[in-house]
Amino acid sequence: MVGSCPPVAIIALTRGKPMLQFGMMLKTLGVPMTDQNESYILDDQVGFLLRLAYQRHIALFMEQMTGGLTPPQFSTLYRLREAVEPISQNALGRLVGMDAATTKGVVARLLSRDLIRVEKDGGDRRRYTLFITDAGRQLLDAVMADVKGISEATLEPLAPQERAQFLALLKRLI
Amino acid sequence: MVGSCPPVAIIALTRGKPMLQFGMMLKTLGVPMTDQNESYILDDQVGFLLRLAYQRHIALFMEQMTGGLTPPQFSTLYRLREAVEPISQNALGRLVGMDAATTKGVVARLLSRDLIRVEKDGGDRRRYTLFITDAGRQLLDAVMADVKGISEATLEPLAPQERAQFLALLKRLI
DNA sequence: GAAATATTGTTTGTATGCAAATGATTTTGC
DNA sequence: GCAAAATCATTTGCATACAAACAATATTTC
Repeated sequence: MVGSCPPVAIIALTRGKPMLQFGMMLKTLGVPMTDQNESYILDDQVGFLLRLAYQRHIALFMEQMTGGLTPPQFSTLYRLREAVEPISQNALGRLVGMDAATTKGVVARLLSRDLIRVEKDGGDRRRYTLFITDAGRQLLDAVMADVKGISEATLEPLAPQERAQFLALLKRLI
Repeated sequence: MVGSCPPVAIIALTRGKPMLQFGMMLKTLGVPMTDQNESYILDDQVGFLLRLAYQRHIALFMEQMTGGLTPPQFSTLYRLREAVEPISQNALGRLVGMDAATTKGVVARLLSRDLIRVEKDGGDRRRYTLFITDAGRQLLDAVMADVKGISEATLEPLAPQERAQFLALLKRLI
């Protein structure tokens, strides 16, 4: 099942803004007012919408991903295969937009499934260099169709031209 | 400090796609190929971008929010004040796009700060009806300027017209 | 070359977020 | 009216995610 809390239909449900009438009244009466309760509609705020959109994407991802990978796990594995030169754990995490603490957990789970492996760096004794395994490559190959479908499904409500437009704008917000 | 992992500058860093050349070679040679490794650029995928954009928003939120509220906590408190009729914990959570388990924690933290209070529902003995307290209303009033600035800051890279465009598209992805 | 600084990886604590299971209660279907 | 289904709230387990602190090692600065 997708989820127990469909945000879409419910969001527009309780849009009543009881404070607004009060605000108008104050304004009409010439009473000093902060004006801060007006013109703030939660359903129109970027952060609120980004959270819901990302949640929907994750739901689609977990539905359609057959390889048992989460979005960060897939991104990490994919980035590791892309890497031309040996890469450390922290550096890989940064390429995926994760901090060191988060990366630690993601890498541990990929390691436990033997999708990646570690080697001690000879030059820098702090570093563990990461490598993707054959099993990791095979899993990636196997799920590429899934992840393409997931991107498709996430953008499905938009027309092709709108998708490109949306992605272009979204990139600039990062 | 904003965060220890600036995704922006780093993302475009390791774009090398070693597999592509191999794919091209196979194609040229007429070897059957799955074509699944081609044309997938992680930095162009909605889910990847949504995650990073939401992370950036959260960083801005925690920087500029003076009231010690997280995004879900603010949304929950704001929605509770909006509510015209008495509302149960689960119902409030759904209005904010949170499942019951998540809502439990958020509500607990708002309760511990006395920003909301509970009453046992007389009619339905399973329900706890939630109410915002005076302290909760005061805090909301106090942070409205913050959250408006946060929305502004999140959309700052876009021109005014682009912001409206982006929000319209984003809404359709929920 | 020694001191200051930075980086790598780890750990702990806190906060979402979902799945799945549970018990209590209410509503629905017949 | 009664069994089945749904709902409310809770709990447990797992997976991001960030802040802050830490030890070990490298690099920079002078």
